[in-house]
Amino acid sequence: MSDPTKPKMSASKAEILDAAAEVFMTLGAEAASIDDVARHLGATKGRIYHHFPSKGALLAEVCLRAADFVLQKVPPVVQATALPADNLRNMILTHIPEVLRTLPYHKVIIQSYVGVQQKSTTAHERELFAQIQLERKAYESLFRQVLQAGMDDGSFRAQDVSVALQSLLLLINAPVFWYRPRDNEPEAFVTDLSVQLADMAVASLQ
Amino acid sequence: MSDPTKPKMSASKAEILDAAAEVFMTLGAEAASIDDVARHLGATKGRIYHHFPSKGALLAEVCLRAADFVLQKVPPVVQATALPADNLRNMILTHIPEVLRTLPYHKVIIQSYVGVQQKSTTAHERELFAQIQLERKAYESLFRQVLQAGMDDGSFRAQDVSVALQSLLLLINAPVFWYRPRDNEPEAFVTDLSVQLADMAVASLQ
DNA sequence: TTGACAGCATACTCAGTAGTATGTTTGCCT
DNA sequence: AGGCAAACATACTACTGAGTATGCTGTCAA
Repeated sequence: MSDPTKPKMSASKAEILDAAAEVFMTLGAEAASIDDVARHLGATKGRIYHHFPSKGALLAEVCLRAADFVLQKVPPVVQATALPADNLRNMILTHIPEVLRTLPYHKVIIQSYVGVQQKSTTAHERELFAQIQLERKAYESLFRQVLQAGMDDGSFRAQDVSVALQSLLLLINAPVFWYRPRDNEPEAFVTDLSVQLADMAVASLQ
Repeated sequence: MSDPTKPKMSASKAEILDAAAEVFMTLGAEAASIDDVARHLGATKGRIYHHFPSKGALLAEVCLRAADFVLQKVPPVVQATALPADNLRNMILTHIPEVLRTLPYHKVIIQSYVGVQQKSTTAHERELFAQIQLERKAYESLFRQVLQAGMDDGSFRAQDVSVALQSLLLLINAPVFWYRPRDNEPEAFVTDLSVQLADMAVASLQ
């Protein structure tokens, strides 16, 4: 999918992205300042601007990484010979734990989901956001194909595919909105949660 | 529910709230400035600060109005004698058109849903946000009761109520994320959409 | 040893923004 | 008429925050 987009990111850059994701999640991407991120790193602005040309680019790379996380895990579990409902279940059972494992990143990308359009973007930032759009479309079409296959063979009820797709995608991302890791959390909590949501999702389509 | 909170808002104040909702929706609540809102009104800051003590209070009142819209329409359609599934269907069929009718307001309140916590809030702002929290809880418990009733009489499958509730609420608000009013939109589009989502929601619980 | 460059920190600039202080107009009551 | 608020506009202030210019330090190759 993206061979040239994996130029083995440096550890320092990854550390910055982790901090940015957490700070952007907590304060909001627009409200948070570069100094906030630097302070959370125990560093200063200089470190961040050495690796990223602008705040918009930093935000974009956080979102890009969020998309990459699920794109590396979910597509492999799809099997051409399997039943659509089974494929969908496996996709969801993979998607949700991976999303909750990298929660800050997805809380940030969901903020942009609301439709907030950047103000003054450079050409480089627009390029990054275009790539995010591409990866998001690729991920959506993965679910769209399974949905369509299920409607074709009658295992899913016939309905507007786009509406069903958007609703499904939001349903499986619902935990991003309310989930908060607890220290005394049962071992199998995330697994149980994933199963419950997979059940709901499949049932909503039948 | 809130008799003292309806001191018949002036038309000018409502106009400011409408403009603020649109600008906050487009640019993001934090990134948008008071001057942006004023410019969209064809006015200046003075007008806004005459009606609202601060930007945070303006944002809070936008969110409060968003909650009020659905709280005035949905609760009346609930009937104690009706079947839970029928009650839920009617609630969704009322919720979605009302939300899409007042879309900018709900796009703003969803931004705060992502968990963005305000930085420095005055006592007055905290009071407003507390009231929003109350109305949101009241609205949620409306759905929770219907959910619980359905599980009690066996018409809904037994499962974790909180998870099901949060998922349901996000499902019926899904159009807020992607809906965009079209000029050549079919007459019954919103109605059809509401029916489809109501079907999905009820099916996901059975 | 010495350059030379990556990887930061420090110390600025400057545009934008929340908030205030103070005019100015318009209706309205008497 | 006249006065008196409400409902704004104008013109500030003070400050935050993105971006830059430059300085410092280790490392590594020649």
